[in-house]
Amino acid sequence: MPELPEVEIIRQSLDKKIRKKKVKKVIIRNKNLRVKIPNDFKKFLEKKIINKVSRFSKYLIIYLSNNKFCLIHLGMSGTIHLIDPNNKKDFTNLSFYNSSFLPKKHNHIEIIFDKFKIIYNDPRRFGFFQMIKNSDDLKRRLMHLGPEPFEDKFNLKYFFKFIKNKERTIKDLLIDQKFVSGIGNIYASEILFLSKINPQKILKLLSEKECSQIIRNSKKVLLDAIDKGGSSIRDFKNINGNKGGFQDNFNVYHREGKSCKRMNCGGIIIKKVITNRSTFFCNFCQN
DNA sequence: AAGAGGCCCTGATAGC
DNA sequence: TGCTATCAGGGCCTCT
Repeated sequence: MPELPEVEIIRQSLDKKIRKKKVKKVIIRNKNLRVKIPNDFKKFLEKKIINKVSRFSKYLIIYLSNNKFCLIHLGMSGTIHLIDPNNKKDFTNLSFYNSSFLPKKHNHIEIIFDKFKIIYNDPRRFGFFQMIKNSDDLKRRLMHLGPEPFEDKFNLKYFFKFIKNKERTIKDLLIDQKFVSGIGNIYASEILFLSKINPQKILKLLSEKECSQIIRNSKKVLLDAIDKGGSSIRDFKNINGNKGGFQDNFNVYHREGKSCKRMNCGGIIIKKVITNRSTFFCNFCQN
């Protein structure tokens, strides 16, 4: 499910809910995730107070009161559910569902607080929960990731270093987390549409102007998506109050065969597999 | 050494 | 209706 905007939406609501709260109990229902949940994970979290819920790229970082961290990645299908019998009003975004909508299968972890609990569900098991023992380890763990699009470091000079003499396509580079982190398959297509660049364009052929466009639109698309509460493609049917999904704003993603939304363009949206991922673009204004 | 491709896993949907 | 094939928002590993 989640690219940077979706993870940020989850972070915001999770932080609001569990900050300064004490973990009462942890139940491991199924330890098989991308990284197997270690035996001492229960002990790692129990009795600790959550200082805050932070995020880098698509990773959630839970700061614990003992200066350790819990690093969470949702993979493709990880979701976090709030079960709070006393407060139905909290079920207002992507990550939180009324308890009656909680899937019966694939619950992996339950984290129980005093008055509510959260459940991690992940059918495809590409997500993970990891214990990080100090900030140096955290830094090391995330070291391989490039800057987020919002950072000053993500500028023209940085961009040029990655495209010089390179034969890869721009689409492939945009979803490469070592280059820039947080952009996934949906937003890569959307960013290139706004930039009027064909996703198959070879890196070494990109002009300075085109690179600037991509830098600017990377920020724009992700910020707009956060503003709209993220995107949910395969819309989970029974989410309360999940309006304003960014999926309604998609210009190209999942719009194969439809007409281009750009004023007076007249082009048709094409779907093409680029390095094993579906990519969408206009056959007219993105050439 | 860059870049393509496969693999981890389950479920929803498309197509016959 | 019921089967099978394909595809899914991520990331990592291997092979050439």
